[in-house]
Amino acid sequence: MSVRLRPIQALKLWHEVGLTMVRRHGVDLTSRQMVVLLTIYLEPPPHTVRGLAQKLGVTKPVITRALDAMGDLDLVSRRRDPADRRNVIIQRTVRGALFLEEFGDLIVESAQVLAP
Amino acid sequence: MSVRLRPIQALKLWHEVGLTMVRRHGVDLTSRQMVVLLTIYLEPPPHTVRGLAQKLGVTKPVITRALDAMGDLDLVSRRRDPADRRNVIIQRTVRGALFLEEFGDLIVESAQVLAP
DNA sequence: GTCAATTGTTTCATAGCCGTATCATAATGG
DNA sequence: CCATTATGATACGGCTATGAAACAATTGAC
Repeated sequence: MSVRLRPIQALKLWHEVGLTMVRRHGVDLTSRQMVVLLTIYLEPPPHTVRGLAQKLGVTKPVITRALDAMGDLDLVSRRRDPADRRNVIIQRTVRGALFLEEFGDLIVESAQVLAP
Repeated sequence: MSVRLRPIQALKLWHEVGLTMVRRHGVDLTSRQMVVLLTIYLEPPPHTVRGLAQKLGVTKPVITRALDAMGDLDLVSRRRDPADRRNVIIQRTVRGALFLEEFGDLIVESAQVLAP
């Protein structure tokens, strides 16, 4: 099942969701941070700094700092890889899963309200 | 016609669109800037600094600076209102319209690729 | 054991955004 | 007129993000 969506509806959807997030004054992530978070939760593990940097086409410090910021918010966590201690394994958290669950619901609700 | 969309698809859609925008290394707007831009293009004019600030629930300087940034990118323009010269009327630009048109198309394309 | 390669982090200098408070300009009302 | 109100812009101090470069820790090859 593909999702039917026309450009104008798509823009209205982005508008509505963005408006809700801005007004909510809660967690405010950069677009890059958001992509990192979604990658961690939507794609199969393991996730490393290097892998995420390559996938997004950004430098490693960008990933490190995004993980710092989201770690402070308890949206992700980090562990050294026991097998190769140079690697850092990025893991999901309960709070991160909850945040994205609510975010997905917000999008769905916004989509349902879209004018015909 | 309402848009059918389930939470997991919604998150995948956000992921895909965000990934494309980050990789593109082009125009990189804040979430607030994006909401301002979409408001200007989707809602009926006239748009003022004060009106946008109220709608988004942010302070006026946030709007002024967002308009500065987007004005530098030629995504919006400003004119004094001849009737009441305290007001500033925010206007659309060709480049802004083109940018959002492409963005809408990107969302639609991403939606079509979503796995069932 | 030693040296090179790999990984993630930190440092550095720069740039941008934020909210509060203040400012300059313009309209309005007595 | 002159005081008051309204609008948008600016100054300020603080915080955060950025890329490039240097860094420490670890692994692997010889």
